Amino acid sequence: MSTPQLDKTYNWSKLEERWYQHWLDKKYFQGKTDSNKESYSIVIPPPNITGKLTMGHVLNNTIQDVLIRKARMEGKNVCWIPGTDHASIATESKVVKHLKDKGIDKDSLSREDFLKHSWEWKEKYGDIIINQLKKLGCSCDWDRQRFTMDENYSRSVLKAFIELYERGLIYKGNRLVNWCPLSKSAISDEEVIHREKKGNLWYFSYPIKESEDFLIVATTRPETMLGDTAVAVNPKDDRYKKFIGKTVILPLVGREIPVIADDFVDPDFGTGCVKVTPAHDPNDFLIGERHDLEFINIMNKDASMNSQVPKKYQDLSRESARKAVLMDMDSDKKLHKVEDYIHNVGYSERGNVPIEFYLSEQWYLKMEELAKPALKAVNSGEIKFYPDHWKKTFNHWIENIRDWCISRQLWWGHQIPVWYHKEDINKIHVSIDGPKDPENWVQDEDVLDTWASSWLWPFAVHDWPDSNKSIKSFYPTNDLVTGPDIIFFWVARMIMAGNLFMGESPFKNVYFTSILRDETGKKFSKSLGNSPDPIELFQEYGTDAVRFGVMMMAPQGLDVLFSDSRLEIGRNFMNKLWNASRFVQMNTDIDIVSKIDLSKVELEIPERWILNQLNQTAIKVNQQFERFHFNEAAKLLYEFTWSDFCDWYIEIAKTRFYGEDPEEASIAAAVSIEIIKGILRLLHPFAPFITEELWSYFKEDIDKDLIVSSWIVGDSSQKDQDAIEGFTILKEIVTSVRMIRSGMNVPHSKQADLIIRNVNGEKLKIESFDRIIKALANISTITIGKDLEKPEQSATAIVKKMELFVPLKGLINLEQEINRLSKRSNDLKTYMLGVENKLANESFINKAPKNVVDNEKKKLNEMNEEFELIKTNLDMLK
RNA sequence: GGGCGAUUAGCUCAGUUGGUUAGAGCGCUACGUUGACAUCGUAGAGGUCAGCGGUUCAACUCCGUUAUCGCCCA
Repeated sequence: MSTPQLDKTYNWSKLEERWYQHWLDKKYFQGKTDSNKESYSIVIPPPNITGKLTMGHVLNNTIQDVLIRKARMEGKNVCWIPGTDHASIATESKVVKHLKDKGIDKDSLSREDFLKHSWEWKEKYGDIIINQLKKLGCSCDWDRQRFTMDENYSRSVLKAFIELYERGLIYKGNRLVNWCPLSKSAISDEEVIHREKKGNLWYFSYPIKESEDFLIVATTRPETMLGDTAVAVNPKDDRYKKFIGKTVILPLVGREIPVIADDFVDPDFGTGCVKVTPAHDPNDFLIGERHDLEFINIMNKDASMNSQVPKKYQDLSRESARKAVLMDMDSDKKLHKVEDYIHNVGYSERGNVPIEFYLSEQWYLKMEELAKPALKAVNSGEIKFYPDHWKKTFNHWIENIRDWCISRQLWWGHQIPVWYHKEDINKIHVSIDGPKDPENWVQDEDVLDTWASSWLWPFAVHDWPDSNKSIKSFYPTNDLVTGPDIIFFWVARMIMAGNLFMGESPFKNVYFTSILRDETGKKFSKSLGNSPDPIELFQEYGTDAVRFGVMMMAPQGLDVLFSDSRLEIGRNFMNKLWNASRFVQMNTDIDIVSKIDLSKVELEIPERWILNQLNQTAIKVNQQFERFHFNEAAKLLYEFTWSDFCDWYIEIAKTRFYGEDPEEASIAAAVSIEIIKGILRLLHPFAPFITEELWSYFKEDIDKDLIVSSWIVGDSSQKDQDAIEGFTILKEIVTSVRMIRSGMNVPHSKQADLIIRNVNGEKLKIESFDRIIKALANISTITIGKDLEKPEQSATAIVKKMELFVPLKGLINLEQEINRLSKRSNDLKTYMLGVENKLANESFINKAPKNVVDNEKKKLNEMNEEFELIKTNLDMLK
């Protein structure tokens, strides 16, 4: 044990960096590939290189670090693999903006030059979040840090593409995609966010050719009328039957388009007559295919109007085009009416602008076959979700799975490894390294969706498809900790990739974290600016306090309303732990205490009790870890440390430290140290820095650093019932006297006497508590006996058949005493009535388990005894 | 429209397979600097566990339903 005294207050800023560096120097974070110990591994959900640490990251990564540190202390061969994600769209738009600020236009750059700038940007900013994770204390194996565009990782991504292509699972299709006009790229269904928006329903009249008749169509997107190629009605709709097969002259454009009949049309929506724009609406696209309509794409990549529309609308943005179309329709008297209308508009998640449905040629991955093993893995219990209910969401998505559009019209990312022959357009080449005669080929311009690389993360971090020790040691991983918002994007797809490429699911347990919101319930987001900066919070409260506070307030499966003030719980707790340790250290003579072997000493009840509580706490903490209830585990440690240890045991230890018996004092110090070391062990995963620091003061020379010392599992065969019962009596006596003192306004400075009547078999026990009761309840003399008289003017309390009297000459308030005893007596009467009714019920006696019935009887007995004693005392007062 | 989740003290929330006299932190009230901690201590007030119905000997806990709020999917 080190000799220096602990500082008076806990000063985290000095310790955190020092210990982190120490752990790094000792290489404690490294996973070993030549170990014969059981492996435990986690892969980090790789944050975007554009990212900065948010409270969400703090929650997520603290949980992972807790799991990892616990597993390390359990003696497992631990590996937490960190890394970052190239985040195609997010990064590319950041770089584009960055260049624009410098006066460089992306379009003026070649692909190579743009990528050069992007890599520079990545080198400069890409590791910000990684360094922040180190501040948080994450014990990742940093030597294994990966980036999804590392050379080896990229080979894995391309290899996967080629394998899928060769298995016939990848195809190229000309379809409507979700198009982000801002990034000018396709995006997947999952990247579209639907928002309810107030809009309008405009009614247009379309004239029938060579007739005075017209049809009224309703639309929410007037500008798309420029691309209409039909008008459709329901074949059963009598109102319109006569128009089927006629021709309509499309206003403003003059195109002649047919009136067709299709079951899809809902006669009750709008006028029951709809315009059909096959190149810009998914439903219309299907109608177009069924009726062999013309597909006219009227937009450029940025959603402005292209040359397919009349000249006056060309190059207008979709918003301007809408205004122009409406104005012209109105002046043509073809704008029939306008209604308010609330509808769902799809927004691009990254670009935050309304998406377009856009006809283009994209690469797709067939999902149906891939989905089956994933569905099985989750529903057979091979993979468990925490909380379990996410399984339903998962199942629903996977049972309705659609093919995945994996190409993106971007430069930053993995360029699709497909080459087209310059001469023969039907010849294509697919390989990692490209054709041997590159001059005759052109590579596909597009890159892969980011998720098409990160879905390989659990094995691509080990340079798959290389077979190496690393992959054998750490695949599959054990647990995955991530947010439920990426259950489809990432979790489901990783399960598919794992089963497909590795023949084995990538993890066993998936823990879905809470979503953090601010005090008003709003989700933390960059755009709202309501997310606090964790680094500032670390400085203000201490990193351990933030970690502990966050873990304490994050229940399983629920959203969390976060506020800084809630971190005070963590800060105060760390301070409490620090000071309790400091106090014990102050009262420890290490030369004497270190010679004590607690297993060979006969301990008294308080010592036995606190040791028993530690064991029970350890058992319960482990149980909560089993269930992934981190908040419960944290709460158990908080309560044990604060209530059991500080409020009770340390107060008792003071009577030992300041008593006459030096051996007793040494034993109390030895027990206190034993308890503190237990707390430090169990708390280390939550609060690594302060626990390692305190450990360094209390550890013996043979002890290792806390981070690699042994975890406490608890021994469920050990339960010191006698100590629990004895201590309960002590606690109740002390509490009862305090209650009397407080109720009667006895000044703190004034000591009282205590008379205990009818002690029965507890006499010896209570005598052994003599000094403790005196100290904790501020009592000067205690008299114990069977036939003692109740002193004049004394207050009464009942503890287990025993009558406690506190003489209060001059201080007793008779009325208050009567009120106090009456209240208790009334409460007891109510409780007893409930129990009596239960016991009078024959079916309860017959059907309830025996121990439940016995327990009720026992309860009634005890309450009855207390009730009688209170009644006697009450009668004497009246 | 379909699905999921929530509703427990003034506030924020805990509450393992149904059996407790329903808990914590903050806030509030009273007292307190008693040889670590005021980032503290002692005591106290405060709840028909959203409503209704059902299952059961027994429901905060299980089932149904209604209401309110939130999320996901279409």
